[in-house]
Amino acid sequence: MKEIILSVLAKKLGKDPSTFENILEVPQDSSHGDFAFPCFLLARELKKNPVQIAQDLARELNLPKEIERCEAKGPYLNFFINRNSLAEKTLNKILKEKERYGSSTLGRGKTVVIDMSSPNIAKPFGIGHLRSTIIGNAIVNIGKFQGYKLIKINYLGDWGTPFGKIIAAYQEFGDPKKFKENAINHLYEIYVKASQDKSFEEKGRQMFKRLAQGDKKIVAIWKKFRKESLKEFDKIYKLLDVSFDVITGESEYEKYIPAIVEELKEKSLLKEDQGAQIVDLKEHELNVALIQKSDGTTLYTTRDLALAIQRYKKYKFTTLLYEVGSEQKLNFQQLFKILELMGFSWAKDCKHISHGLYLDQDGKKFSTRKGKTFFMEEILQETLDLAKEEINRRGKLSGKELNERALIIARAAIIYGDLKNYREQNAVFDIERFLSFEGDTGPYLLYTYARAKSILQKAKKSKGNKTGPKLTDKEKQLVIHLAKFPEVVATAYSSFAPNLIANYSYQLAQSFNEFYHSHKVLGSPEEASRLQIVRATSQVLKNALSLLGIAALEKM
RNA sequence: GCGCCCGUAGCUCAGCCUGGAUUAGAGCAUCAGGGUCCUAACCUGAGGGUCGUAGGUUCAAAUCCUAUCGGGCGCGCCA
Repeated sequence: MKEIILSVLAKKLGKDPSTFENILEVPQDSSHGDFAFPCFLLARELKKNPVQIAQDLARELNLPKEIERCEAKGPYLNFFINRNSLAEKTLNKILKEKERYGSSTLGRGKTVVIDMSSPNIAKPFGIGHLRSTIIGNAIVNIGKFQGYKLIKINYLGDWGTPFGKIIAAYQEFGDPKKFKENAINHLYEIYVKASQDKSFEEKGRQMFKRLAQGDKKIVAIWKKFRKESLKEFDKIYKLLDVSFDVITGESEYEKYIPAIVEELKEKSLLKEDQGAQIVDLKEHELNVALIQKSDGTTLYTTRDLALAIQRYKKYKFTTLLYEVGSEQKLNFQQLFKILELMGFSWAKDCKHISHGLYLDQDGKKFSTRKGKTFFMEEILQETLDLAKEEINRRGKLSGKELNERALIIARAAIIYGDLKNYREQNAVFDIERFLSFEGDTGPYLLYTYARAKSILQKAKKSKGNKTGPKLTDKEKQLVIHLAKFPEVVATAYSSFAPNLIANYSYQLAQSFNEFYHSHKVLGSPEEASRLQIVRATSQVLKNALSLLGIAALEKM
């Protein structure tokens, strides 16, 4: 639609259609038309009054059949599109393309590797990792829909001094019985305890050194911690319905470290400073990056270097994404800069997709070290129970069906609750909001979908393919919204902003619910055309939800 | 101290990249309505905002620029 108007304008004014692409806008008030063209820029160019220009254009433009009319209103030229033509075109496209509606082949032949979720073993699955998991998963879905090949990697934090500390603490006040009951909770408990005792700083370093040197006994304990942690994480991934192509960890890149250190030395990037090896990035305004500690053990940056290089070797990616919290921004800038200094041309294809933090009610960061954190598993479980309660308040359901439906509802609440926010924004973690099923929430979207499906179910054989004689305002609004979906998907991927799809879905659902309340579908004279609208809306809503990682429910 | 991010209704947030038309949008909360009718996890209406503050650019600023105040995060042996 937009293209048509652009080309009409371009033809008349003797310019390229793209000239006006960012100028043409959609008025907030639909009485001002479906598209509006402000004439201010032309005013300067033509040295004429914008009001006059709008009037002239309104008179002189040759309109194709898709445009019903255009009229000048002040300095604006307002276009009213032919509703029937719009509906026909959009609805046919949706019903033809079905679950592919909104997709594209933009990314064909391109491989994108994404590092996401990445929880630390032996620690509770924190809220930051939840964000990384949910946002990363949505970006993957959207990317695939755009034709990219996506590889999801869960890179566990399973190496480094903190784990030395936890092992040391476990040896001192660990309780095998408690460990067996709930490994992560127990390890977390002793970790917090150890963190309050300064002597564990040194003990942890010593212990990590032994681990790194391959001390059999210590390695066995570490392996046990890792295995139990993964088991716990799997529960959460299952709840969220997220899976990975590769699950690996920092420990697996340890073996590449000596070569990296050597390479940095060869390229004269390494400097000794206070007994440690660093890369000085001050001239790039990125401070300095620590590569090797004075005790000879290495740090995350070193392992990240090895990791990136190995990944490029293996996947020859077009883009490498890291979905990690914003507090690590500097680290990634340093990482990418060092890769660039090492001469890797693909360094420019690495990107940190940062997300803001969830803060507590006082606006402070949650810290596992200070024992201040939420246990995601508990919160997810609570959401699940609440979903069951809500279902049973409306009608009896039990067994497998209840569990499955509750799971999808809880998942929708959690995923949508996160994705509706702008990624980079810090947000106050509000448990009430997480557990809410009404208003601007995931369950609202599911409910809308179920309602639409219910109509379609009852309509059965109504096969009419005609669009009605004339769309009402609400119908037109809905159809215009449906037509926008492909553009929203494209922008959501190019700016890695799943919230655009979340916001779109919500607006679509709202628009549909307004339509639902004011238009009778079944049994009305316009039944055939309205059914088409319902069918198309449910399809687009389903597509949008699936991009977010939310399954649609036929019944609710 | 330096760097990055953020300040929009009582609360939680969209909108800002790519500046536009009189009434700056949602949700929650508050108040008032809606079921003999396709699922009321819904819909309709009301109250509530100097878009942190001050300048600047522009015909036009929540949106761009600068300053300032407030909050968050980061800044070598943690990840």
